[in-house]
This record gives sequence, structure tokens and C-alpha cells, in this order.
Amino acid sequence: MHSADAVESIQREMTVFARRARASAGRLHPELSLVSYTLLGHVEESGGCRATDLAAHYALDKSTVSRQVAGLERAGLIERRPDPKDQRVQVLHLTRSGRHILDRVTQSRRAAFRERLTGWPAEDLRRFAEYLVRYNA
Amino acid sequence: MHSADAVESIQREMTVFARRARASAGRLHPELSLVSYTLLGHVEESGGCRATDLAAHYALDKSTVSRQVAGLERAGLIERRPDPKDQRVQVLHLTRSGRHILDRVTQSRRAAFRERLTGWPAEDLRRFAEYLVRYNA
DNA sequence: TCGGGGTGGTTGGGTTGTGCAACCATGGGA
DNA sequence: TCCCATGGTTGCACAACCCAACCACCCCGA
Repeated sequence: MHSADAVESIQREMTVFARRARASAGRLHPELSLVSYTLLGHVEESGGCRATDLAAHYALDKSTVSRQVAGLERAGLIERRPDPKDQRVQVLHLTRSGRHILDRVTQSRRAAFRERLTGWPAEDLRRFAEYLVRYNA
Repeated sequence: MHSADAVESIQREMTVFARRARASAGRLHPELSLVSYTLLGHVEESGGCRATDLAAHYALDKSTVSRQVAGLERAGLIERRPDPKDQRVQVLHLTRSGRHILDRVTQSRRAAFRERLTGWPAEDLRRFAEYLVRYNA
């Protein structure tokens, strides 16, 4: 396989993956869309972040994030705390319920993934993940 | 990095990638969305296929494909030919114009990708593509 | 000190991609 | 000949987006 073909494949397969991921996420966890799940995960990992941070990291319009965040708050999964340093800012944090649901969904997603990746050598998994991170950096 | 973390990363980074791809595709080629481009590419590669084939391969609902195909036909990029073996079937083929646009967009996408992947050893590219194909298989 | 450009966030409006369900037409056996 | 399966279209609803306009607040320089 030449580099040009590899590039072609990467592009196409990523697209296929994304579509399937979204579809199956919707089926498995009606309570938490793939987008919500991703944002929720980011909020947890970051230990409190702003809507703008989410928008920048996921290349989303701030209006999109604003609405997603509103939905998550309405669902009681995150809460907004004022930033004492800057009155414009709302720092997002998971609620107890948000953490709980995130954990449940993560478990179940992980199980599905693991099944899918059964038989992959650990080394390949590691390298696959590393490629993706490097690409998106 | 342990396997569980790798799995987590793969999932997340794929999502990020997909979103960026869609956004940038829309910006670079307003005349051909990412979905259209993908389907068009598949039709060319297969050398004539049915809408149902597309739906199966991309895990899309047949109604979605039907509408996408209708759009591509309206745009003059593909044409439907009756299948002599089965009157229900419409075999999809690229038109001259479809082939032309597909080529142009492919060139430009490839250039963008290549720039992005500058500095990647060919071996890594090859392996990255292989992982993706294996995963989606 | 005050005015203005920059930044965080919300809202209104519109587009696109998608799935589900109901439907039609054709095909292929029992 | 009937009946079910299959390929495809259409109506309907919805989620995720983006852009533009807007408000509130921050901060820097004249």
C-alpha cells in the first residue's frame, strides 16, 4: 500500500467509523447521545472547564456547545459555577448524577469496544490510539 | 498506555476526527458534502452498484441513501441504469461530470491530508490505514 | 477615567443528515 | 396463484450543526 492509498483509506474508514459510532451510541444509550457523552467526558477529565474550551477542542460552534450544555444541565448531569476571576465565565462541573451516568455508559461502551477489538495485540491497540492522538493534535 | 486507555482514546479521537472532517469538507468543497463524496467514491470504485449496497456498507438507512442518490442525480453526477436481471434494481454509475468532480475533490482532499500527515513515516501511515480497515471490517 | 475592541455565552433562524414507518412494484418460491 | 421478501421512495420528526446578531463583562490605552 502506497502512502497516497493509505491516506485515502484513513479518510474513508474514519468516516465509516464515525457514522457507525453515532448510530450505535444512539441505540445503546438513548439517554446520552455520542456528542453529550463526549462533552461530558471532557468536562470530567478536565475537572471543570468552560463552554468555550469545549468548542475549541471539538471544533464546534459556540452556539452548538451552548445548546448542548443547556441540555446536559436540564438533564441534571452538569452544573455551572461562576468563576470568581471572571464574571463572564461559567465553569462546568459534573453533578453526582452526571458522574454516575457517565460511568455507566463508559463501562458499557468499553465492553462493546473490547468485544470488537478482541484478538488485537495490546501493542497494536496502543499504536492505533497513538496514531489517532498524533493525527488530531 | 494500557489497553483500556487505548480503547478509550481510539473512541474519543475518532469522534473528534469525524467532526473535523465533516466541517472542513463543507468548507473546502461546498459542491460536494462529505457524505456525497464518500458515496460517489464508492460508486466509482465498485464500478456500478445499487443503493442497497451503499446502505449496507455505510450502515445507513435506505431512505437516507435514496435521498442522497436523488441529490447526486439531480446534480448530474450519477445516473441510474436499469438492471436487466431484476426490474426493481437501479444500477448507479458516475457520469462524466461526476467522475470529473470526484477527481478534483479527491486531489484537493489528498493534498490537505498530505500536508497534515507531513513528517509521518510511510510505515506508520500504512499501519494506521491498516488498523482502521481492520477495525471497520 | 472612560470608551472601545475583545471575549464568553445565548438566541433566532435555517440547513443537512438521519431513522422509522408506511407505501409501491417486482421477484421467487411453495 | 398467493404470499412473503427485497429494492426503492416518501412523509414526518428530530438531532446536530453553523451563522449572525445580541448582551454582559473584561481590559487596555488615550
